[in-house]
Amino acid sequence: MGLEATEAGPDEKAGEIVDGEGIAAEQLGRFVERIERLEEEKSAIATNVKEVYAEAKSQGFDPKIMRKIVRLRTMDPHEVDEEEAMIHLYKKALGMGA
Amino acid sequence: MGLEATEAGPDEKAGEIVDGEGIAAEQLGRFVERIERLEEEKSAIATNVKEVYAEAKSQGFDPKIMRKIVRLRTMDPHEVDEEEAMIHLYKKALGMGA
Amino acid sequence: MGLEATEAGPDEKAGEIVDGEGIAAEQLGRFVERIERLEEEKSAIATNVKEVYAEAKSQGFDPKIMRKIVRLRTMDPHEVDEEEAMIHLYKKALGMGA
Amino acid sequence: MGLEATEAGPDEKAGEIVDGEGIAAEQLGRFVERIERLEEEKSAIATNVKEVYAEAKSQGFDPKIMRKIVRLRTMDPHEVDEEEAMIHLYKKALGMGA
DNA sequence: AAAAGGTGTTGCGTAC
DNA sequence: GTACGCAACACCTTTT
Repeated sequence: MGLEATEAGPDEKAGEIVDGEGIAAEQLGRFVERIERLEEEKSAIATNVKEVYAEAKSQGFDPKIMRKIVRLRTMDPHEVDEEEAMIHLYKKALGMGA
Repeated sequence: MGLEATEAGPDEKAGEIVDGEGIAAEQLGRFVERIERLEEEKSAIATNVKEVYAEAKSQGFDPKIMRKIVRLRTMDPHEVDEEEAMIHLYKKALGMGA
Repeated sequence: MGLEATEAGPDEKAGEIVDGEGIAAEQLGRFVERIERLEEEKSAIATNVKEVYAEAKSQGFDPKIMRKIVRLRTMDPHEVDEEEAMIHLYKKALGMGA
Repeated sequence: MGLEATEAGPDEKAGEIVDGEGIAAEQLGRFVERIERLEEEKSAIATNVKEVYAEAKSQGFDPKIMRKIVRLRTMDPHEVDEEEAMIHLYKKALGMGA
């Protein structure tokens, strides 16, 4: 189904919802509404996250560090260790952190 | 409050949670947990959004266009019109879209 | 100067470059051309960067680690140390990396 | 080739570039230097782009619109037209822009 | 394996 | 001078 680009049919001049595509239009509308509802929720939560960081900052914590911590905690500890080991190895090869 | 970099105090060798900073540590833990909870919710919703787009696509709709539509609908119509007018003006000045 | 939204003047029907705004149009064109030229160069260089990473990867190096290395090298070493210290501090407060 | 995680060999205490990996280390160094050189160029050009936008703005042009214009010009005009047609179609189906 | 779209982060310009 | 908001950048996942 879906919408296909067509030359405007005779129904258009009636100003009604495009006839033959009526079903598709309704379907599309439902999809868009579902998406918008979800996006609103997502946006609200994103706002909440920001507020928590702001509150933490006002208490003297560093949001930037906190973000790194949160990211670290979502990762597999083993992965983190391996990555750190690799970084140290590369740094040594480049004569960094002598 | 918050955490400040300090020279290791006498408590550290006990391996305990840093003493005088105990309160701050608890505070930090609560902030991080709140954030993680919110991020989980956000992630779940993002997954839902993707699913709706996927379902719409399976019905023949173009997700890329749908995303633009959703974006347009979130904007103030008046703003959109003004911006479009400006774009047309600039395009004309550049001889585009002749 | 610049372009202002105006009701279409009488010059428009001649299909010529908008009259009274001719100077602004030329100016705009020069700005846009300068930008496009620069963007092309930038894009070309970005491609080169990707190619170097790809070549390194084909030699057995890990591009992800390399990117972190490059970023580290651009930073002030002192800043890097401070940040790491803070991360360790926060991790300890949260009982991470036990 | 590349670097593999290894226990530090006896060469390390000589303070020299890790022995058996010497070739890989040199290779890595060359890759990193090439990347850094390219990144510097890219950064310089990005600065130039910003300057042009700033200059244009000081002449009364709207940088935001200019950015959209530049983006439009990089796209295939045919693609742009098709996309616009689709958007109009979807908008009509949703009763937008009546 | 390559490409594209989405997401998160960082840096810049602006307004207060 | 500081804090906010926006826009470019880089990363990553997913798709073709």
